[in-house]
Amino acid sequence: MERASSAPCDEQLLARLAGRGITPTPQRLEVARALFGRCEHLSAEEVHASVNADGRHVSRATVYNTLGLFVSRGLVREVIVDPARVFYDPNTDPHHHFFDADAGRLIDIDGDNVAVTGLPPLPEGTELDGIDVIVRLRHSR
Amino acid sequence: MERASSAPCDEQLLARLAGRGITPTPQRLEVARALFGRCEHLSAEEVHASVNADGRHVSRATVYNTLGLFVSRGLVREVIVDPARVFYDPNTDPHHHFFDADAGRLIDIDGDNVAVTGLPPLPEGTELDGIDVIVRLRHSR
DNA sequence: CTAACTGCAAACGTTTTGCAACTTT
DNA sequence: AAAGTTGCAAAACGTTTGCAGTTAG
Repeated sequence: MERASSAPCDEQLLARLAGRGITPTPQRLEVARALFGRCEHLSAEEVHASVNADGRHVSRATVYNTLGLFVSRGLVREVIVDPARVFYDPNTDPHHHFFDADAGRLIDIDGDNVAVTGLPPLPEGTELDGIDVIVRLRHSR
Repeated sequence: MERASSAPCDEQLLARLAGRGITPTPQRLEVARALFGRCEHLSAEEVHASVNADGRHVSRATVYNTLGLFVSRGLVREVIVDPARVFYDPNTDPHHHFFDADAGRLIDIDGDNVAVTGLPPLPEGTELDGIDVIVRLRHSR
């Protein structure tokens, strides 16, 4: 089953890596496929499992290295909502998240309409790295 | 606003625990002292270290159990900004945080003036548990 | 040749768990 | 005795690291 949006072809992924100056390797393509090939937020362990599910194999260390590389190059975004796992979000547009802790589920909130107002000035010697808004949910009875 | 804020006496702590239906034990008082006796965000390990610094001893398991108990009773708040550690915040008023990842430092932002607007409706079957705004900082230049 | 990349396994730090001992009633 | 609490040590979990081997330029 191939749909351009949910399963980008390798050329698109290659272009994406190239655009960030990332040397493409088979392993990195696998990781990129796992992240961009579905519309989900994946934890590092889930990426590792996903990459190794279809008969191929990429080591844990390489998955973690690759995810770190992708984050440092702005290809994906790290979302920290649960101490037990970091999620990697292929959506790098400004946006926020619903987090359903009961289900361990993270849902994007489009950033266009969301505004945070009334923030105080930043502490001395620091600059803004980003604003995460996490709307924590619980299941209603 | 009464001022014994930086070193509340045991009676205040006892009242605080009682108010949440928490049976006071010497260990729980120690943990409460560590959290409310200073104006800092502490990680579980820091609480453990703090409690064990002044000659007394509370086991790791008890510290973790106690922190979990305090969170579940709303006595302190869990702030998750770093996968490597959960911070415990004695300030349970609505507020947000600056997070300086380089320094591992968390700073409260008073919630009174901060507003988040433009959020979409919550997903079916869920209700709001809270909104965390995390302003991530990096050191300039 | 050199630099970059990968994989394995061991190490790491935080948190959780199993279980026996101790308190409190 | 029953319920609740504690401490120790071990385990579990996600993540990082050391290093040898491989690949690419």
